[in-house]
Amino acid sequence: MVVTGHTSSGGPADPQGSQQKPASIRDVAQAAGVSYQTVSRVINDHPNVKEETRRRVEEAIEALGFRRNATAFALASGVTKTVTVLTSNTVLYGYAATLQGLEEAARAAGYSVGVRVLTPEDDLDRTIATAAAAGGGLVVIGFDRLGAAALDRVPSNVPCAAAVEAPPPGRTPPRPAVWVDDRTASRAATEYLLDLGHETVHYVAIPASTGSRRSAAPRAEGWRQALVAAGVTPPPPTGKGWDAQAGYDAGRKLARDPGVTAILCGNDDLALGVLRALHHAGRSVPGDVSVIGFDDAPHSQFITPALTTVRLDFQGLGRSAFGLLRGQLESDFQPPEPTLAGPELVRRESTGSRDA
Amino acid sequence: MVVTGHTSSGGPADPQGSQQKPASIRDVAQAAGVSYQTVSRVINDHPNVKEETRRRVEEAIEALGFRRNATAFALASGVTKTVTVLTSNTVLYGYAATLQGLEEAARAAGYSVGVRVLTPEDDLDRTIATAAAAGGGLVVIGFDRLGAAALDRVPSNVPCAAAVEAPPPGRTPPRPAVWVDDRTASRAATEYLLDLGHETVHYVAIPASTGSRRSAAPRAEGWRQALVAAGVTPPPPTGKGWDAQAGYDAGRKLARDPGVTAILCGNDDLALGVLRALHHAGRSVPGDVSVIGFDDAPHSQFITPALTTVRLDFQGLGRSAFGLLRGQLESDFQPPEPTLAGPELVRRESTGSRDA
DNA sequence: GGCCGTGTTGTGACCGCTCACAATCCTCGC
DNA sequence: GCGAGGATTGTGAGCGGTCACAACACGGCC
Repeated sequence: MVVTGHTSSGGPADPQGSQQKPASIRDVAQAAGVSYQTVSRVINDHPNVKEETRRRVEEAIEALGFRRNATAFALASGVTKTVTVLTSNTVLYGYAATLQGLEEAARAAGYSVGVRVLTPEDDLDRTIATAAAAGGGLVVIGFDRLGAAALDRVPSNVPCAAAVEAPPPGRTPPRPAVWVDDRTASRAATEYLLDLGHETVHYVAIPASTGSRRSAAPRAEGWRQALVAAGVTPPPPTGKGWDAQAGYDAGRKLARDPGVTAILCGNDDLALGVLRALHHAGRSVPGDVSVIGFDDAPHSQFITPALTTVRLDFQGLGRSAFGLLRGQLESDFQPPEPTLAGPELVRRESTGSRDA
Repeated sequence: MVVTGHTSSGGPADPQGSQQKPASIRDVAQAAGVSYQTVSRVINDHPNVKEETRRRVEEAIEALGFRRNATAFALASGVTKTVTVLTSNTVLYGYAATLQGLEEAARAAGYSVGVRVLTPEDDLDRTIATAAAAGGGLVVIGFDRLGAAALDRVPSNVPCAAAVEAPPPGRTPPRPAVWVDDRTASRAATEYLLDLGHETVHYVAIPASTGSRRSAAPRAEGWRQALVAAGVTPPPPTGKGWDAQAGYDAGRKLARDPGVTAILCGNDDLALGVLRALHHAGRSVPGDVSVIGFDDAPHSQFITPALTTVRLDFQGLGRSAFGLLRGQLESDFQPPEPTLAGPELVRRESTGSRDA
C-alpha cells in the first residue's frame, strides 16, 4: 500500500527549458535602444524621462519579462527590505499569531520576512550573525528564555526590535520592544476568581523568560499581587512547560488536593491539560473547580467546557514589533504608537462561583 | 491603566554607534597584509593557502569581526541558499507543522527560509515574481485552492517544489511534489466506523484544493469509496471552511438528524466544532455519535472526549518538500526518497460501537 | 645552470544594479 | 542668432564578493 508519494520531473539536470537566465537591465536597454541607466530610471520612477522613451522601455520590459534582480538591488543600494524573525517556536499559538501579524504588516510595507528558529543546541551568536548578514533587520520573539537570550546578544549595530513577555527592567532600555500588560490582566483574572468566592487561586506557570528575577514573569506576578492584596498567601506555582502535557501533569497533582477550587494557567494549552486532568480525577469544571487560561487560542471557545481566558492581541504585537523595526530601517519612517488591543478577560464556561 | 507598552531608544538617527559598517574582505586583506583574493580563499577553504598565511588572515577576520556579506555572495556566485514558502496560512495546524518541518530541514542544510502569505486579494503572478526575484527556490503549500492556483502559475524556469493535498492528475507532472495518501487513510477511517456498526458515515469536508474534479479531494474520495464498497449510498458532505466555527455550523445541522451516528471530519478543528455542536444538542459522544478527525493536532488528545483522528506527518511532508527543492537547486544533490510516516488512525475516545 | 611542475599569491573582469557626474538636447529670453 | 538653464541621456565608478588567469616562488630533474 502506498502511504505517501511524490513526483519529481526527471533527474537533476533538466533537459529543456529552465536554462535561459532572466533579462537584465542591459538586455532591456539594448532592446529599447537606450542606455542601461535610462532603464534604471524607468524602473525607479525617476521624473526626468521623456514620455516616449519611457514607453519604449516599458514595452521592452514587458516583452522580455524583466524583473529587477533583488539581490543586485540590495547590494548596490544598500537597502534590504527584509526582516528576519528569530523565534524558538513557530507552532504554539502565541508565537504563530505574533508571526502572522508581523508577516502581514511586513508584506503591506513591501518587506519580505524570513524565519529562523532558535534551538538550545546551536550557537546563538553564530545564528544571529548569520541572520544579520542577510541584511535587513531582526525581530526577536522573546517570550521565552531562549528568545530573551538571543535578544541580549544582538550586536548594537544591527537594527532590531522585539516582542517580549515583560517590559525590560528600567535601567538601559536595550532595544525597542513591545509587550502587553499581562501582569494587570493576570491580576484582574485572579481577582475575578476571588470575587467568585474562591478562597485562593492556584497558578500553573509557563516557563519564565528570564533568570530568577521573579518580577519579570508578569503573569505570575499579577496573580501573586492579587492574592496578597486579598490577604491570602500565594500557594507555590506549579508547571514546567508550555504544552497541554505539562498542564496535564500539573493538573493531576492539583486535582488530588480538595482545597484547590480555582486554577489560573499561564496559557490555554496548559489550561486544556489541566481540564483534562481534572476530568480524569472526576472533578467537574466549573462545578468543583474553576479554570482560567491565557491567550484565547482559537480552539479555546470550542472545547467543553468553553474556556474562560485572557485574550491577548498577538497579531497586534507582531504588527507593532515590525513598526518599531521599520522605524530604525527607514530614517523617515516614524513608527506609529503601537495600537494593539488590551488584554481582555473573556468569561466562558470554565469558571463559576465557589458555592454554585 | 496601561494595557500595553513599548520602548524605543531615542529618535531614528542613533547618535552613537550603529554607524560603522561591517568589514569587507578588502579590509581584512589589508589588515592581514595580503590580497583580497587570498582572504576569499581562506573563507572558502581553498586548499592552496600557506598555513601561516591562513592563520594571519583568520586572525584578521576574528579581529575585525568579519562576516561574509550574504548579498554580495549571492550576486557574485549565483547561489542563493534561500527557500521561500508560499502559503495561504501559517497558523492552522497542518500548515504550521509543514512549515516547521521545512524550516528544520532547511536550517540543517544551511538555507534560510522566507515566508510569504498568499491572499485572494493580491495578484498571484506578481507575488510569485517577487518571491522568485529573491533568488533561491520556492516551496508552495498547495493544500487549498489558493495554494494550488499559485503552484500552477509558477513559471517553469524557477526552481519549485510543492506539498499538496493530492497527487497531481496523471498527465504532465507539473512540479515535483509530495503528498500523503490520505485517501487510503480516509477510507480506512470510514471502514473503522462501519465496522463499529454504524450504518452510514457523514462527512464534514474541508474546502477542496481544486475546482470541481471530485477525485482530487482525497479525503472525501476515500470516505465515498468505503461507503460505496459497503453498499451504502454516501450522504451529501457538508462543511464550508477550515476552522472550528465551520465545524460547529455543520455539526448543528447534523445533530438534528437522529440518523446521524458517525461523522468523519476533514480536520481536527472541524471535529472540535462538531463535538461542540453535538454537546449543545445534547447528543453524547461516543454514546450517541462517533466522531473522527484528521491531522492529529497537538490538542486533540487532550480534549474531552479525546479525539479519534488520523495522524498525518506534516513535518515529514515539509522536510520532503524541501528535499525535492534542494535537488533542483544543487545539481549534485540527490533528494532522498521521501521518508515520512504514513497516515495512522489513532483510536481514542470519540468513537464507539453503534450499539454500545 | 636552465627547465619544468607545483604551490602560492595577485590582478582583472564581472555579477546586476545604483550612485555621481558629465554630456547632450531643447527651449526660452533678449 | 546666441547664451543660459533645465530636461534628458549617457558614462564611469563602485557595492562585496566570485571566477579565470597570470605572475611569482620554490624544489627537483637533467
